[in-house]
This record gives sequence, structure tokens and C-alpha cells, in this order.
Amino acid sequence: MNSRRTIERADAVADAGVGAALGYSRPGSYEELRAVLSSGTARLPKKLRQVAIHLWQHPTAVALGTVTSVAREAGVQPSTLVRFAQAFGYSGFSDLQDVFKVHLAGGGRSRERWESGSGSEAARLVDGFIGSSATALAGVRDRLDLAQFEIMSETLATADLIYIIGAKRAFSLVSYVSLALANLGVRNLALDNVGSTAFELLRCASTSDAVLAVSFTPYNSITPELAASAAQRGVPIVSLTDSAFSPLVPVSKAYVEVIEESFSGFKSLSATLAVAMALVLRVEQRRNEAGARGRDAPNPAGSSEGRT
Amino acid sequence: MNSRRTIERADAVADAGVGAALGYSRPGSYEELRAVLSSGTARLPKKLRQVAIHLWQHPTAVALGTVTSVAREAGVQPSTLVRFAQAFGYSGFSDLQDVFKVHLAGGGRSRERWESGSGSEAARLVDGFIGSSATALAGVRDRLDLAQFEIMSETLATADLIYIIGAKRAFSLVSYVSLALANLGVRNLALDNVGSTAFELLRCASTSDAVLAVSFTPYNSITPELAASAAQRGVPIVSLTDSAFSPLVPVSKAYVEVIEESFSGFKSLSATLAVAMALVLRVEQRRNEAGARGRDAPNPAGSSEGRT
DNA sequence: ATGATTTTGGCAAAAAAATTCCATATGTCA
DNA sequence: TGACATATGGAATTTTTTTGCCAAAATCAT
Repeated sequence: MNSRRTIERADAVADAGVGAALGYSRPGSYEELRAVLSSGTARLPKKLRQVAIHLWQHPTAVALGTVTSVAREAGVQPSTLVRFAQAFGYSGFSDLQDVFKVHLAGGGRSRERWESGSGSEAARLVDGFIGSSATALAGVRDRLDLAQFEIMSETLATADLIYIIGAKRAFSLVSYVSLALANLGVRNLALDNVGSTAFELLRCASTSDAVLAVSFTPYNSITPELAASAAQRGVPIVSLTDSAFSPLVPVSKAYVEVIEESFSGFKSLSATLAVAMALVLRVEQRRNEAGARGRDAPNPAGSSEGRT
Repeated sequence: MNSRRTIERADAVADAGVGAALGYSRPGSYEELRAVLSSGTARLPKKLRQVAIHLWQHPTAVALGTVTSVAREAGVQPSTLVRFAQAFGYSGFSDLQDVFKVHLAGGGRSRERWESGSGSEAARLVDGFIGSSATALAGVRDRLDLAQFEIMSETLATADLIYIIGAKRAFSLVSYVSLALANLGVRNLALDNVGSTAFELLRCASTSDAVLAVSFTPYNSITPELAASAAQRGVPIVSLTDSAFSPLVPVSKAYVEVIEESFSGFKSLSATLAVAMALVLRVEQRRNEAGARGRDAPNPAGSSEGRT
């Protein structure tokens, strides 16, 4: 791409440090580079390895972006990117980037489109789940009740401790939400009922706490019972569910309804996950707003790197 | 792309000369721009028309190049390009170029852009997660390695007992996969490491069993260690991960790579979930095929009703 | 644990790219 | 043809991007 510049610089490549140690010499095509990356990455130091993974996963972003933007996305300093490029024999980031540009220009997407349609059973299944996920996502977009969503985020943001309950399929969500909140420094307790302690733990909840309950049809899990018992004690409850008939609805201060598509009898969860994660972020935002006014910074995780 | 810059400058657009004369107002997508170009090109002055034709014919070069390179290729001065961009309502060449970049990033395909305009912060967050989920799903669709997928399903289908391991955000997947398999009558053991018993449990695995391992960057969980120890004992391992650099890869009999998008630092999981569920169904199919030939029906759940 | 070595972050210098400005060219209309 | 308006080329200026450097941090071997 910017070939003149590249050629002029080529002989200026530093031959000290990692560059010499690894002894790589300027993979000239994207394919070569991939090969080199996948073979020799093991021995790279932490950040450089992080860079390698990012380049591997986001080739388009690398081709289109700037050192700064790529560095930000990869969670490293621009200088680290330059060092990385030089370690692999390039004169600098631009030189490395040219490889990605050429790849992208040359119909980089020319991957072996799997024989869609007539193709394998596996392809049919994957397509099926992708399709139902996409449909559910589109549905959320049109139908989500933002007013309820905001009440939920407000409730959770002001809670002292957030209890999260959900069983079976909903438990996948619960575990991810719990992790995400924890990463943001929002303390929470996922009631997984290991040792059947959920009721006892929840009995310790106070009115300054809050419960996030997740339950889907058929509503035959322990979740509604837990929610009901907490509600009776005056703990505010907000819910994520899939119809207005959910037993969670009557005991909830607010709820949103997310309708999942199913394929071959299995629900996708994608839509609910998207809503749940949005909720987590919204809660964090509100906490920060409040935190800015109130006491000191409540967020140990802080910046963007490696949240999840 | 470089949206901040763009926004800051947007109001500085010169409204004199051709700009005002043509009265164009910043086509926001490549498709719009094309429409404008094809309609209004006739009345452009010579050089600007030349530019229009060049942009029409070489969108990729425009997205990847610099003002200078594009100007040279089009046979005009850089300043002419900037004027052209401004005549169409952009703040400058970079602003115009962003349209081409977005187009190229979106694989040229008409990916419906989620115009997250609706104002509220909540809507923006939800749209963000929906968008990144959709993007990741699209990525899986054309990048998934079906051959590896089939080896994985074969391995799991013939296993006596399936061990499933995954920590942190991968654990959400693990719990759902475990549930789904169980609903289909496929016996499995999700190693959640409650009580730190994972190593001990896994030590009971035999070569007729199989391990499904799930791990994502950064690969700093216990999962790779567990997988490695199982591999050493000769238990077949298949993995779901997000790059060839995953420590799971060297110990796996087969693996598929699924790259998730992230939004605000959180990964969506949708794509991985879709693949995982497809895998579960594929395993069941294979078991049924085998079961039909072999002994009696091994599937207590049977028909489709209320699988999940 | 200690010291040596490697790796990383951040800033400042250098390079490149983008944009503006202005002089000149081209075309238009009386 | 001459006066005016518009368009263009090219250099100067500004902005952005890239790279080099060094001190701080982390890692490793002893």
C-alpha cells in the first residue's frame, strides 16, 4: 500500500531485543503472518501476546484503524504495537498494517463459504441457532420496555447488595451477570442454591438490598418461590422474564419481558443476555453518577481492559 | 470511525462555493453516497466529476489509502479531494473516508446498521449489545470451521461420560450446555469446581470419556490446567475457544474458534452460545443414529416438548 | 530475597497526512 | 474581447499519526 515508505525503511529494522531473539523476518502476506503468529506466539511476553491475539481476532480493525485506535482496542500502548511490529521484522506499525490492508483489499473475505443449503447437517444446525438468535435480538430492539428497564437499573443501582436468582437455563445468565457486576465492583450474590442454602441466604436480605430474578417458561423452578419470599420481607425485586404471566411479575417492582426464539426446542438466550448486559452497564453508570456526588470512587475495576 | 474528530469539525463545513451550490448534506452510509453520486454527477465540474467516478470505481482504495494516494490514483490534487468531500457536506476527506471504511468493515454486505438514535442511554446500551451480538453471529456464519466442529461432535457423541469445563464467563456456557445435554439424556458432568474438587473429579475420567473445554482470552483461568491434566491421562479433549493461541489448542483433539464482539468491554457470548447449542444438537443426532443401530433408545427426554 | 534482565507505559520528537489558503488558470457571458 | 465568476494546482499550515527514548515495573535466575 504505502510501499515507498516501507521500502525506504526496511533496512532500518532494529536487530536488537525481541526482534533478534525471535528472528522473525517480515511475513509478506497475511497468511504467512497468521502462520507465524500461530506457531511462535507461545514464547511472547504478556502484552505482545495480547497484541498477537488481537491482531488475530480483529484483522479488519487493524487494517482500517490507526496505531492509536488499535492499541486502545487491544489494551496496550501504541509503542507496544510498534515494538511488536518490529519484533516480527517490520519497520514499524504502518509496515505491518500494510499486510492487513492488502489482505482486506484482496477480498480478504474469500473464505470457503460453506456449502450453504445442501451442506452438512452441522451447517444447518449452526445456521439455525444463528437465525433464531438474530430474530430474537431484532425482537428485543422493537419491543423492549425502556421505562421498566430504567426502573430496574435505578433499583439495582441504589441497592446495597444485589441478590441474583435464576435456575436452569436462567442460571447461565445469572452467572454471567454476577461476574460482570463483580468486575465492575458492584457487590452481588448469585444464589446458585449449592447446598440448598438459597432461602437461608436470601433471608438475610434487607429492604436496602435488591433482588434480580430471572425466570422463563415453564416457571417450575425454585426462582418464583425465592422471589416471593423476598418480596414478603419487603426487599425490592426486579425481574427479567418472558411473559406477563410469569409468577415473578406480581412480586416485582419492575420487569422486562424478553422473548427468545427457539430452534429445535432450544432457546437461544442471546436476546436476554444482551438485555442483561445492558442492564449491568446501566447500573454501573448510575452508580458512578451517584458515586461522583457521594463518597469516593466505588469502582475497583476501572478502565476498560479485560473486563470480561 | 474517527467520529470525535468528525463531530467537532462538522459545523466548520464551508458553505460557500460548490458546497452550497449543490446543497448536498453528508450521506451517512456508502449506499446513500452512491445514490447521491449517481444522481448528481452530471453537473459537476471536470475534476470533481473525475473524482466522483474514481470513488465510484475504487471504493476499497479510498477506504484504505490516504488523501495523497487516492489523489494520485484519481489524477487530481489532494486539495481537490478535500474540496470534493466538503462539497458533499463532509468536513474533509477523512470524514468522507470514514463512510468507505465503515462500508468495508461491514464486509460490503448490507448489514442493517442499528441507528441507535433513540436518545436514551438505556436504548443506546441495549442497541450496542444487540449490535455486537449480531456482528459476532455473522462472523461465526462465515468463519466457523465445520470440519473441526464435526470432529468435536463425533468425539462427544462416542464418549461414555462428557466432562465440561469452563470458568468465569465461559461458565455461563458450561452451565447451559450441561443442562441441554442432560435434557437430551446425554450424561455429563459440569466441573464447576465448587469445593475445589474439579481436579479430583477429572482424575476419574477414562479414555472412553471426553472433555469439552471452554476458555477465552485472557486464558488465565483454571480451565487450561484441567484440560492439560486430562490430556496427559489420554482423555480426548475438544475445545471451544477464541483464538489459535489458546492454551487449550495444543491439548485438544479438535477445537473451533469463535470470536465474540465486545461492547463497552463486555463480550456478548451470543455467537459462542449458538455454536455450543448446535454442537449439543449434533451430538444428540449422532447418538441417536448410533443408538438406532445399537441397543435400545438411550434418550429419556425424547420428543421436543419443553426441552428447555 | 537480591540483583540483573526483560518488558512495559508514557511522553516528546519526528514523520506523515490532511486541510487551508492563495495565486493562477479556465471558462462564461455581455 | 474583457470583466467576472468559478475551478484548479501547489505550497504553507495545521493536525494527526507514528516512532524513539527512557524511566518504572515486572520477571527471572541466582
